[in-house]
Amino acid sequence: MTSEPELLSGEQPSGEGAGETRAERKERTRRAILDAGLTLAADSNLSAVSLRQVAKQVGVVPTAFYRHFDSLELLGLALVDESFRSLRSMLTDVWRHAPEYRDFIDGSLPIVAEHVRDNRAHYAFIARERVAGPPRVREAIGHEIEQTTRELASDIARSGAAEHYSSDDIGLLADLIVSFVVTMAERLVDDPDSEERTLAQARTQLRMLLVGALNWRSREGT
Amino acid sequence: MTSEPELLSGEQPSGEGAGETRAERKERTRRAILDAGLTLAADSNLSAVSLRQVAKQVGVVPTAFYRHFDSLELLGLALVDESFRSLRSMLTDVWRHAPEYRDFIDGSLPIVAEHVRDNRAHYAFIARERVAGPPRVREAIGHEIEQTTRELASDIARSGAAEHYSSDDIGLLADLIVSFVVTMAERLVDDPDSEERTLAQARTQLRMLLVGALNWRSREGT
DNA sequence: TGTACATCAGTGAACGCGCGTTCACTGATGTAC
DNA sequence: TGTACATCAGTGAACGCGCGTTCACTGATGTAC
Repeated sequence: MTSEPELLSGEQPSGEGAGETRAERKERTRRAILDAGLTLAADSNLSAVSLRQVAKQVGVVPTAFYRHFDSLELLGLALVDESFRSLRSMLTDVWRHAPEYRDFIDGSLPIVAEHVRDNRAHYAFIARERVAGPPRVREAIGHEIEQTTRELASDIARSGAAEHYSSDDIGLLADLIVSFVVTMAERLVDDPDSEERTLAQARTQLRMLLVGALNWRSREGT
Repeated sequence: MTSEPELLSGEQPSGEGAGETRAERKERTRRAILDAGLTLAADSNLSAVSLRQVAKQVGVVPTAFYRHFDSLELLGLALVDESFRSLRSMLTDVWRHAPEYRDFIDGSLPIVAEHVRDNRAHYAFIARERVAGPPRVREAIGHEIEQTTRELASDIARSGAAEHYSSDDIGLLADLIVSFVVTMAERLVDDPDSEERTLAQARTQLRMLLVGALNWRSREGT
C-alpha cells in the first residue's frame, strides 16, 4: 500500500546491511521483489502490476529486476510456488491435529483460520490469480489444487472415515471439501474483521456437508 | 479473440445498416462496446482491458467510447448488471421446473449447464471479476450474489423442503448451494469440453450435500 | 412538401506519461596466486 | 598478507509504443416551421 521504498543493503553502511556476502544481499533483494509483487498484486491483480512498479517499491532501478527474474510471469510462478508451500504446511498441521474424526471440524477450522491470518497475502494471491491470473499462472495454480485434492483424498482413505465410499467418491468428497475451504479462505481474506462469524458459519456448513457425507452410500450415486 | 472490427452501421449502405434511426445506431454501437468488453476481458481480466482496445475491436475511434460510457469502470458495472440478469433468469427457470423436490437435482443441473453454455461469457465474467475486478465492480458483484442468496433462501423456505431448519440455517444452506453453483459454473466455463463429466460429478456432490441437509437438524448446530 | 437550423455520434490531431527492453557502465565483492 | 584480475548486482540513458484524455471538427439525422 505504501510507496516508500524498502530498505536495501548498502543504503546504510551500519546495521543489517553490514557484513553480508554478495549472495545474501542478492537473496534479500529477491525476497523484496517477491514481497513487492505480492503487495502490488493485492491492489488489483498480478497482470496489472508493472515491472517498474515492483522496482520502485523495492527501491531499485527497473533493469535490476532482470538480475532476479526473466519476466513478471516467472515472478508470478515463483509466488504460486511459495503460496502453495504455505498451504501444504497448513494441511499437514490440520491432519496432525486431527487424531479423532469426532473433533475434526472443531479442531481443524481454527487451524485453517490461523494459517489464513498469518499468510493472508498468499491466500489472497491464490484466490485471485486462480481465476484471473496470466494463463500460465492460472495453469500452475490449477495443477497445485488438483495435487492438493489428491493428497486430501488419500488422507481420507487412509483415515478410514469413509469406509463405504468408492475411491471415485472419496475423490469427489475431497474436491467438495477443497472447494469449500477455498471459498472460506476467500472470505477470510476479503473481510478479516468478520473472521469469527465466517468461522461459525463455516463450522455449521461443514457439519451439514459431512452429515451428508456420513449418510452417503456410494451405491446411491451414479 | 479475433481482432477483426465488427460491422457497424454506415460501413455498408445496404443491409442491416440501412433505415435505422440515429438512436438505433447508437444502441447498436453500445451493444458492440459491451460485447467487446466481455470478449477482451476474457483474455485476462477487465482491468487489463484498455479503452483503445475496445474501440479498435468495435471499429470506432477511441474518443467515440465516451459517447457511451464515462469510463471503463462504468462499462464494467453495466456488464455486471447484464450478467446478473442472465443469472436471475436461470434461477427462475430452475425453480419453475422443480415442482418436486425428489427431481430437484436431476432437473436443475441440466438447466444450469444450459444457461452456462448459452451465456458463457457472462458467467466467466462474474467468476473472474468477482475476485479480481476493479474494486467497485467487485463490490457490485458481491451485492448481487448476496441478493441472489437471499432470494434462494426464501424460495427454499417457501418450498417447505427444510421444515426443521432455523431461518439462519436456511440462509447457510442457500449460501452453500450458491457457492457450489459458482464453483461449478467456473469449471464449466474453464473447460467446456468436459461438461458431461463436470455435471456427473456435480450431481453426486450435490446429492452428498443435500443428503447432509436432509439429515440435518438445526438443534445439532451451534 | 421544402427549407433552415439544431443535435450529436463519430472523427482525427495532439498532449504528456508510464511501459518493457537494450545497452554500455560502475564499483564493491570474491578469488587465484 | 598483498596484489591483480574476474564476477556480477545494480545503474542510468535511451528507444519506440500504447495509453487516457482534450479539443475543435464534420456531416448525417432529426425537428420546427
